[in-house]
Amino acid sequence: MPRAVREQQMMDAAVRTFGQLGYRAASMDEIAELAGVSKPLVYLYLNSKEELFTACIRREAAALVAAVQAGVESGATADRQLWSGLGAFFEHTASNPDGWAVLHRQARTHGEPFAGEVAVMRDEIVEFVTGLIGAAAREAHGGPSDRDAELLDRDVAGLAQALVGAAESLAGWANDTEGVSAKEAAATLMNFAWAGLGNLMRGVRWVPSAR
Amino acid sequence: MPRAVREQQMMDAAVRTFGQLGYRAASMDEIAELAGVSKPLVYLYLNSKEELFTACIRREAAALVAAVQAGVESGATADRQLWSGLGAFFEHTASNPDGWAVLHRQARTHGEPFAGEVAVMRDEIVEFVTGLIGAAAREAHGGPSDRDAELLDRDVAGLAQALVGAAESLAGWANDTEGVSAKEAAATLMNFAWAGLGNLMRGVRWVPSAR
Amino acid sequence: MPRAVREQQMMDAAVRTFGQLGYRAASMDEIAELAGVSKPLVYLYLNSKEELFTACIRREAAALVAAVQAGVESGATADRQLWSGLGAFFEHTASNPDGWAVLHRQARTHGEPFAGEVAVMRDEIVEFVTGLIGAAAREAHGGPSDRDAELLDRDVAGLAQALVGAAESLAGWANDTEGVSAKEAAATLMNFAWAGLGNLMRGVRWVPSAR
Amino acid sequence: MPRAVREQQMMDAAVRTFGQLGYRAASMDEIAELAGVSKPLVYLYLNSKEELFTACIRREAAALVAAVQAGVESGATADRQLWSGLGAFFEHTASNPDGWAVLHRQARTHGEPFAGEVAVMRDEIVEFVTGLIGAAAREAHGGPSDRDAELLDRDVAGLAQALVGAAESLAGWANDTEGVSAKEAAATLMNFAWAGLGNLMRGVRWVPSAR
DNA sequence: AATGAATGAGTATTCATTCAT
DNA sequence: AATGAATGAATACTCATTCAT
Repeated sequence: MPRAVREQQMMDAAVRTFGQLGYRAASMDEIAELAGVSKPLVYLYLNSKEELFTACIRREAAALVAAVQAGVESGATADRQLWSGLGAFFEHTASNPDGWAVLHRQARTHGEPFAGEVAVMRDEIVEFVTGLIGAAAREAHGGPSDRDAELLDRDVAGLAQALVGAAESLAGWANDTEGVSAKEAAATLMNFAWAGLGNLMRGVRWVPSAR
Repeated sequence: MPRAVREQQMMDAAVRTFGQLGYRAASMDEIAELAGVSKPLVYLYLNSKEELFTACIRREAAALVAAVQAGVESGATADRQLWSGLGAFFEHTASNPDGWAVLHRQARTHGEPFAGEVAVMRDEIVEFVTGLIGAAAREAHGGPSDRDAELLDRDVAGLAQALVGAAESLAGWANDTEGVSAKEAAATLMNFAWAGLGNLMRGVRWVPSAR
Repeated sequence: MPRAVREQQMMDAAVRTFGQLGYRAASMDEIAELAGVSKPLVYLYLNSKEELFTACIRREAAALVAAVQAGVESGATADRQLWSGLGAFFEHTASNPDGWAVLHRQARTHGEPFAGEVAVMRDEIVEFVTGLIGAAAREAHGGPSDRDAELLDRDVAGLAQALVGAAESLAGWANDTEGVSAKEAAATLMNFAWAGLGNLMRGVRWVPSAR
Repeated sequence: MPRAVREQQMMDAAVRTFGQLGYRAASMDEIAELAGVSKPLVYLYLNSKEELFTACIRREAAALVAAVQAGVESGATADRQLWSGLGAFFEHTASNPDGWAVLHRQARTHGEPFAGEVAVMRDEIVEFVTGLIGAAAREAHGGPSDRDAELLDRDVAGLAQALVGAAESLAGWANDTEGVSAKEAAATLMNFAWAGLGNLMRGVRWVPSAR
């Protein structure tokens, strides 16, 4: 069997094992067995547990980015692009839960070689989302006339951050709650984001009322 | 040294170690050394690694809930209560990063005894937030005149879920990002929540436009 | 509580624990708890696990010897003495299984301090039984006319040895088999011994027939 | 070195260690060192201390049964079969004291996984002996004319049980006593068994005389 | 291209034992 | 007469990794 194929088999097994058990709890024995090969072969191809995990992170990160990018309706209005991107994100993570677990949970909970690896992709996505949000903002609500761009950027970054957290939370909730589909969850999120965005653009902010 | 004191020392050490290294990577040796006691004493008082971790989760969960409840300005308007609770949440997580890491990251990435432990606390908080949001909605925007209460309830539940998820995500972001204070994070989140809530009340929703 | 009483409580607990779990598997913690005292007190009174076990062996050995001696109908015919002694042995071991386990099983399966301790008692009993058997032999079958005394002594020793093994085996069998009382088992054994003894006395022996 | 060979080496070391020190006192470290391999290899091949012990019990039980069966002179008269089987038993236990210690002493003194394992083999042997004794009885002393068959059966069962127990006890005695050969032990036992059997057949029994 | 055989370095857990009071 | 607090030393078991083929 050609090397490339074997490598993918191994990484499939590794992603599944890492995703479900975590980096430390996953054992090379288990991964090799799940991949249907002997342990030395895993080492021959992927060198060490650390490199194997890193390779998994990279592959899953690339797959997630590709899925989101492929999902975005290019040429559509910015809000529609955001919507379709969010949908693609939900779909990919839902259909590839182990990969998502590796990226979102495992890689970030274990020391430095890995967290940085994910941060790269995260920055890529945040930048992409930030671009979309920025465009959507300008398109739907006009340019930031009375607000300086820097402040807006920080808010947009905060929004992106909040969006991911909210999305993950909603995904779990939608799964566990009768009668709430992933699509509805996405719509709720979109609503949330859109309204906040609108206010942001208009310079309307909530401020603590006097006591 | 009395048992109760020693136990707290041990749990301090454990929270720090678990929070930074994760459940599996943390070793009982390390925890005992950091606590300044011998390993057998840790076992004598806390029985096993699993129970120790569970005890940490419970202590940190209780501390977080207590901090948030203490932070809420009772008697104030609902939005102000939400705001003050959020602020307390961000402040507690910022000043207690290891405890927060145990709850948010480590407990949830490792198998079932632990994830459930956190879920209990999380549900408590979600319910609390749901109450606040519901009250805020009624208070600030009037009763649900043209929308049936059931639909509103579902939206409020979704919003609460999203809000908590977003807050969790922002807590990490605020900790890691230079120049973002807990207060600012709370304000950002409040803005989004409030705007989304307002739209919700008014029946304004974002819907995918025709292609 | 006076020392002597406490010591007996501790040894009761120890015999039970050692008898059921064995020397190594029994823990001082368990023994102390079962005795209802703190561990340091056990050490204060009985010094070490080894000494505690030795003390148990001695106490149980003395009790067994005393029970058998008390059971023997002094002044009766030798066969009747043997019979009553066997009965007392069966009764004592049956009603004190943990003590018997300590002597027969545990003490002999663990290294040298202990095996020797039991050997002392065993020799005492074997000698006692040997005396009885010898007397019975002479009484019932006449002196060893045509056989030299030394050879007889060896046979008697073998018989005593076999008797103990057979007795133990029969005790277990009688306990597990419906409708076989300990007394019947003892009678069977007595028969066995008596017949063999008779032949022995008469110089009748089984020899391998030519093929 | 092929696995099968290594496994036997390990079990040799284990039988020796378990036989001399007992299940609890024997350490896997010691066994591995005695076998000339590293500890992980022992675990790789034999999984756990418990399974290793069980494997030892089974191997030694099978070896003992095989030795006895091989020793029985098939086709000979029943008494001669019994004699030769007994001789083989004493020879095997004498030349393989650690294996015998594992079976007779260690396996039975430690909890339930092990005691049952030995009981199976023991029952097999008892049944075999019962068959022989029954045959011998009929052959040498004629059918049970004046005694009902059922009563005889119970007596034969008791005798077999006692015989095996006595043999077990004598095995230890012969090993420990200068100048007692396996053959002599077998002869002694045979004498008793034969005499007891003879009396049994003839309906002669020892009964406690009136006081 | 692939594996059976093997291990050094850990990890959680337990236990007999002591000290200060 | 009695105990709460504490530990050094061991023990079963695991895992990432390599070597010879």
